Amino acid sequence: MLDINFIRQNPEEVRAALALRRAEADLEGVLALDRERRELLQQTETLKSERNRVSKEIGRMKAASDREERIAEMRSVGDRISSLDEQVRAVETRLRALLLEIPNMPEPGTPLGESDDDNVTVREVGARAEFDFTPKPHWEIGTELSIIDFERGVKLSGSRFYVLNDAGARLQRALISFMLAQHARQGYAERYLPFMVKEINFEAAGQLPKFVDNIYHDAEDDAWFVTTAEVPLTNLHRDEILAADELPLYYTAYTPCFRREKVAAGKDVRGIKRGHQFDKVEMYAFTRPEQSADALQKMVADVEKTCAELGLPYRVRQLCSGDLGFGSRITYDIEAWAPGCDEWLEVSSVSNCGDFQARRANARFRANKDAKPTFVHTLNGSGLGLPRTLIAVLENYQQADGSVEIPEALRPWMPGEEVIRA
RNA sequence: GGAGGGAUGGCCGAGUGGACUAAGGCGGUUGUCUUGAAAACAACUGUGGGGGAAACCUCACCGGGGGUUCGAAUCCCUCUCCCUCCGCCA
Repeated sequence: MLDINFIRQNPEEVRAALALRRAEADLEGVLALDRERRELLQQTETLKSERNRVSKEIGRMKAASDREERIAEMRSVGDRISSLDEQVRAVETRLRALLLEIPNMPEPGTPLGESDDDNVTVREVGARAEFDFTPKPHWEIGTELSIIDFERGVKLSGSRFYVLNDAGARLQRALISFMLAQHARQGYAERYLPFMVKEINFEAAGQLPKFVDNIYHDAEDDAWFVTTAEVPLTNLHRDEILAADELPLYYTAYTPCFRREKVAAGKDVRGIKRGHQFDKVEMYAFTRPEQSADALQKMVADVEKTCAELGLPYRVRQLCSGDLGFGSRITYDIEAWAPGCDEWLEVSSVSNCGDFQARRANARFRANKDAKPTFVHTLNGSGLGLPRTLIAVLENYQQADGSVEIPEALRPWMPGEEVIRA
């Protein structure tokens, strides 16, 4: 959420930012409601002040006739207050609803563009492996090695579900353990989180109201399945005031993620690239405003380290204005090369949300003992999304005989195994 | 799912309709005293909104929401969470 004071003082800047994102939002409505709200507040508060004053006098009065007269007066004042308060409430509800629909302001210097085609490659690292055979896509590798079972996944849960068998399941679990251990060394505190959270958490993280169609939930119990660990992590410090010296706070968490993924039928259906359920290790940071730029660089570097240790060729791309996520000011995608599918796979997306999520979540810190609370900055990044990392490993480490070598970095987590064979 | 008991400031805890401007204590900050510290004493002490150049004025907040009343921490309704017990359960 943007600061209403900022919008009021810089409407043109906000309008320009919306245009960059090609986003629609009712800025005029926001400004009008803001004006209306403040006018109503002044009226109702003047009346309340009077009522408070007179009510105290009434308590001290002895003459019954005076009392009755005053009480009658205040009764009518009370009626006007009720009516004004109702108007204030209605205006605030509408104002908040509009504010929740306004995306974050892109950071100055964000490359202009409309879609992911306009994202800018910052660097490409690691040589793409040379194969003296035609590398196979992971769905063939997985099926031939019997480590991915698509048919039974569909039988259990429908399209876009699969079962991992034996070394496939162990490989995924090894990746999770490897990443969590790696992030622990990098200074992230591990959290095991609820996978179902209340609706308010999604609003605070900026996923609602915009993505309501993509979230599985049980309205009866106000239980919403996490689409990413970013949602509960954002809310870890909701409605808290942190001390300056405990920032920056770095967290990591493994969670499954559940998404409706209402993409066009036929898109990304092959293999395990885009499912309704997938695993992810997430990285997250709460920082002071002046720390967030450095934290973003650290998190990107940490993700790159993970790719490098896994021996995956990757590239880092900065998202253009039109591709930037709703709550993000600046985002770097890390894409791993998948020789079988012959494409770059987005395995991580690292974003600095500034105070956008923090304002929604009311997560603040105090610069010093006497300072007023200030919103923190929040950053999030996938410490690698699992299915895609699994794809990259399978496709990069495949051998001519159809087997898959297990990356050195994962061997401590798969003791006794070096190669996956049929 | 059922019965009962709770939720008050950073923390503990009093408060059952009008001086609550929330007692008292702890903690914290500043000051006095002291070579310094401790102790003692004194003052101060939260969050958000509106107005204002500022000083300052004002409104709201006693778990959340709604209501009764001239006036609510206090009365009513409702929800959430915690505790005790019963039932059910992978």
